[in-house]
Amino acid sequence: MTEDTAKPVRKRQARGEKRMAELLDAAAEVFAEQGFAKASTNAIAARAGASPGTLYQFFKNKQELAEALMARYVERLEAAHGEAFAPQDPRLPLPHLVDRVLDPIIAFDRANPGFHALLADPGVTPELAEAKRPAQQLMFSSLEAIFLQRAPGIPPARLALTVTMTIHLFRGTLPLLIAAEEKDLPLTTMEVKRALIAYLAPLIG
Amino acid sequence: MTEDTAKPVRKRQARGEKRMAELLDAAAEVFAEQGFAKASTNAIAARAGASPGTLYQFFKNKQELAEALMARYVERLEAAHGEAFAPQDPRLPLPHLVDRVLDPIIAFDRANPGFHALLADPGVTPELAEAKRPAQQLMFSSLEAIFLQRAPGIPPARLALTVTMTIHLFRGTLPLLIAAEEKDLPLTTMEVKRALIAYLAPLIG
DNA sequence: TAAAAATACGAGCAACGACTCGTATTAGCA
DNA sequence: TGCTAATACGAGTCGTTGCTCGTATTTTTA
Repeated sequence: MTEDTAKPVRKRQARGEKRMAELLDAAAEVFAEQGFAKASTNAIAARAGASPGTLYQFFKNKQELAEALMARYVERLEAAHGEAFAPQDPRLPLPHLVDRVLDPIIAFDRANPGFHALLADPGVTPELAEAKRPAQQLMFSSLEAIFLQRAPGIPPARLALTVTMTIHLFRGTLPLLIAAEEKDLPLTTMEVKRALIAYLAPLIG
Repeated sequence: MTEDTAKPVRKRQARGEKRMAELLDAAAEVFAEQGFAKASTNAIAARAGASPGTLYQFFKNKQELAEALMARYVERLEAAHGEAFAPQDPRLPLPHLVDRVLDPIIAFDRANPGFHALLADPGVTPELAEAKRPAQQLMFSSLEAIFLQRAPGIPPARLALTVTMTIHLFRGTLPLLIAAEEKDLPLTTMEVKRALIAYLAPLIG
């Protein structure tokens, strides 16, 4: 009854790690440009300077490639937000709080257009939807903690609704933030913050 | 120098109009379920109870099918909003204005999930992007007119930014509004309106 | 009623894309 | 230095899909 099919335990070499990173970079680019469905794995491999066979040496299929990419984004997101989402002084004025949380997120999304492309892509299989969950979970619970800290008496349902709405409001403006020229960014950013502050002020102002 | 390649001038029969409508209905369903890229024209034809050949009798290719669907949505949108976007009494309280404009839009988007699916689809060719323009233009100019009426002295750049931001904020919440159960809809709707009112009050309150 | 035009069918083609597999090269390790 | 495993290649397979075309049926028109 021993499980022989357990795990082949491949030892990855440094070369392999590097190739994987190159393939993920290429995938991020092509997904951002064409969307998940239209992006071809052959094109991704070519963009990474690799052959199709090499791609499939590291990723079982196209889904897993996207999942791995998403997982890498989540890691980076956690690193980038670690401080921003850390416990704040509850008396920090709302505008300052919004600055502190939003600025790193905006910077991240502008630096990683593939992230939003993958997150927003609707033509996505259940498996990839699953892969997106950690990213969404991360944002949700981080916001939840901050809101709860500033409005301890808030009913759970109201809290959840507020968090969800905040995330969706922000996500709606993301295409603007991503597409903005560098020179227009401050104005656009300010306007997004204004909207969120106006919405949140009654609850956690 | 006569243009012989002008137009074949096919006379469409009532039967043909009906078939086109059926094909567009089917396309709306399949696009909504699978997204533009993954939806196969054969599947759309089959869903409409027609053969591939019949589909291509009425639509030159997949793009044109999507464009025709989008055009039909724009017509319906204009019909549905005609009154909502018509000139309002400038002294109408902002919450009432928001009710009047948003309620038909929300109803429309819930009744036509294919519309948002197509509008939000990122894996879309330039031609389809072109087809989306009238819909976006319609919303933009309608909102612009209303805002201008209520805040006549507003600078053009500020007006444009406000309109764009309003549209994107709302669009971000659309997935929530579309996915909401009937019983949750009033609460979600109220929250969306609260957000927009809070954002707009300083300018056109 | 007969010719013409519009509608309908569906087998099948050509292109493309995800993925495989036999083989060659490189790196770790005894 | 030899052995094993990891990495690399890319031509090729197989399924899918957008679309065509020869043909058959229904409707309009003269």
